[in-house]
Amino acid sequence: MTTSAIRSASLARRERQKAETRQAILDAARELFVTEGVEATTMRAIAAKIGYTPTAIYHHFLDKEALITELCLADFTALGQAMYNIGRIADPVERLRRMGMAYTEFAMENPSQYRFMFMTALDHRRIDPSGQLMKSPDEDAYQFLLHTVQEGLRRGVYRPELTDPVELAQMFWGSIHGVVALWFTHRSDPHITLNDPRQTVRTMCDTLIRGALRSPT
Amino acid sequence: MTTSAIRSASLARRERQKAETRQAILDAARELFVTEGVEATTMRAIAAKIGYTPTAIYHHFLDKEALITELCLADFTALGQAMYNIGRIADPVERLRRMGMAYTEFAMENPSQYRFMFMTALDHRRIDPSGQLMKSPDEDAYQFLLHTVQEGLRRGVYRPELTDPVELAQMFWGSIHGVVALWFTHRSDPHITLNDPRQTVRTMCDTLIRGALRSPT
DNA sequence: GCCGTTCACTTGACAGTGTTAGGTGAAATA
DNA sequence: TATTTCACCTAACACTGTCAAGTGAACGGC
Repeated sequence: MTTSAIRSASLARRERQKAETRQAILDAARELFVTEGVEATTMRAIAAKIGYTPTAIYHHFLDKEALITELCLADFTALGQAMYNIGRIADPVERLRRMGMAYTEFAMENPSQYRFMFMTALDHRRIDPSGQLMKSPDEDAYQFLLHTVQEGLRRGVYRPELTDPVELAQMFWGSIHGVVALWFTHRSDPHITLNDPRQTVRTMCDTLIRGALRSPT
Repeated sequence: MTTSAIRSASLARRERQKAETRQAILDAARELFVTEGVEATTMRAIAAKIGYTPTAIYHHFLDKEALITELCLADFTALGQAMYNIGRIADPVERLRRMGMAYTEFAMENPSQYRFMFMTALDHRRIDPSGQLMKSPDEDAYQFLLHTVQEGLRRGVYRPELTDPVELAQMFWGSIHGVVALWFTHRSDPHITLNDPRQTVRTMCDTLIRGALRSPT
């Protein structure tokens, strides 16, 4: 082994170890965020879980919000992938329906992730300071939704009053998000009875699409 | 003046004074919650605003959450009243549409109130430990929505597939809530363009109702 | 093989939070 | 006048996120 080879090898090992503890922090944080809630988990708890001192975390992440943000970003791309995997369906309306159900499924399967993805106001400049990330449809679920709606518009399947793709996407996403979010915040409210979101979202998508189509089937 | 009359008079004054500082606390808290956000306003800040010590607040409220809860309850009845004032409209479908717009207007006019009414998971047992409050439709917006939906069902205006009033109410409320909530959390997200919720909710209500009616107009 | 450097990590602290036990003093009662 | 009440304060507690100043093992150059 040449000296330069040794140097690069040891450097690489050091970086690998650093990356490992960084990942350990992320894993510990994720589990605690999910089980205890984001607000309730402290930096000290995360550190204790992996046998480090709280300050060690600050060598890998700027602060607590940066830690949250990093996990959040990973979830965004995961959701984006789940959406994109539906892309094979040719009919843009049927695809929309399937996207709605997949989105709901994701939310119900990962409630605490969903909470801090869509139910807390994050500083979006910190998630993506450059404004360059998440531009391709295979990662950005919103862009994919927009494309699907636009495809329907181009084919003229929607009623003539509905011409704005942003409005249509906002309606569709918003309505599903609302049923899911209401479930999360009010499921334990004794005054309010709510059905399983999967069922309600299905009916709502059907109703909304029927109301949006030029010629309802 | 008899001694008992004097006693009751002074007692009354003392209670009135106590009620006044209690209200002062509520007013200060409300303003700070609205301007600074609930999380960001401290007990010390509330106390300082009215010239008291933080601990004084604890003689009037159990803790910070009780303070939040009390303000929240007042807003719930305010929203309930706003909903109930629409009650004159005979057609249950048109009434539903108007309720949706009034609800959206309330949310946009009182964003921070709306936030902690519907976008944070409150401990509902603390809001109403007895489970007796907010049962009359003139105060409980949800009950009023349910009644309106049921009236439509009774008249047979909805499609035969739609038979569950809870599901129908959940669809309607959830969809509006979603558009509003998404606006609040993602309005400053550079990746996502959203229209004004008032406009989108109007279109969405029309679309949803059209899709739900047996014979669309 | 020694020596200086690097750097992942720790120690110990700071300012701030919600909250509480114990005290103070003015008003109300007797 | 003496006693009690009670709205409010003083001083502290345990906890949070965060940081300046170290420590010590692994590294690179000689």
